[in-house]
Amino acid sequence: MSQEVEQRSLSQYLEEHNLKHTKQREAILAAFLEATGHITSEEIHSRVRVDHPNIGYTTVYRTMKLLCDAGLATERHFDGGVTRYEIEHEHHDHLVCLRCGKIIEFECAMIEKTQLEIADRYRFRVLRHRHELYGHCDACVRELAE
Amino acid sequence: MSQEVEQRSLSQYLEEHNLKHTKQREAILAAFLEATGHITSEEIHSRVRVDHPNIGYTTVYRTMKLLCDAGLATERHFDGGVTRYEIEHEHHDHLVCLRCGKIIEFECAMIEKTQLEIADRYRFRVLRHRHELYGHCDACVRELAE
DNA sequence: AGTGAAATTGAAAATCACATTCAATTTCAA
DNA sequence: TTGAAATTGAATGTGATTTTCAATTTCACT
Ligand SMILES: [Mn+2]
Ligand SMILES: [Mn+2]
Ligand SMILES: [Zn+2]
Ligand SMILES: [Zn+2]
Repeated sequence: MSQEVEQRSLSQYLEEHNLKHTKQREAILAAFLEATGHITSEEIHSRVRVDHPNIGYTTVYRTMKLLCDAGLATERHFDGGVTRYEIEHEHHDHLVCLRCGKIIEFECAMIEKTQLEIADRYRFRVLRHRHELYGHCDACVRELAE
Repeated sequence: MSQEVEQRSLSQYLEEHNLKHTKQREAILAAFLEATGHITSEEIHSRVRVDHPNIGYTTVYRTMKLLCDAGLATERHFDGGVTRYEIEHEHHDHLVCLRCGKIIEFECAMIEKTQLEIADRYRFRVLRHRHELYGHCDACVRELAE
């Protein structure tokens, strides 16, 4: 596998913060990295349970928070009330399919710039933002057309 | 007061849907309209309680949902896990102050258009969207500078 | 006005995702 | 090897909202 960089990154974070290196943390990081983007705690839990049947939800929640602190994961809150995690990478926003759950990432310098100009008008200092488009993805649009 | 239009609008909705006109619904609509924008269920509840001490949370929740269905109110979900309601009006997005809670509305045809072009590239059909900028408002920026 | 079926209300209990508690277990520096 | 400190996971708590259900209210029709 190619998770060596991330595993080392976790180890480093643990050492620097006087935290301990455990089987659980290693397993949860592995399960998280194996999945591709935007996964829930529940999904991580069921994946990690395959090889480690005793790991509880609590540990998954705690570890994902730790991975976020360590800069390996990012929390996302799309409509629906469930936290999702993605591998931390460059800023971007999302298209979310309301039918199949597919999530597409996009980035647009024009929009990023324009929104800051708008904020400036109100002398508002933007710290973060969320821009999400909800609807139907290509595949779902076709299926809905029968 | 100038809530006649809305009261009549509610009455019409109730009649058309075989629902009943009650003191509670009238009082909750009044309390909601008296407040200016982006109010929580709890705030509505405490306001309506001044004149109607027996109205429960449950009825506020149910009635606000009804007002949304009737096209008089809109539900908003900003970061923080509490639903807020605003008087239904033209589409717009928000600047949310993380310090004092102030909420500023904005609209930008350029962004609206650009985001649809992005969706088009993915053949994604946008049904709705949310675009929220979180940070510090003018007043808070000044206070934070001591 | 009176009736009664259907809608509404509100207190209490349930839900749902996540956080906290705490006793038992594990890690790791010395 | 040892033990202090960190971690774990089951159980329990939390906070916003929803559901349940018996009692009350509305309103169309006498
Ligand atoms: Mn993403
Ligand atoms: Mn608004
Ligand atoms: Zn889809
Ligand atoms: Zn502010």
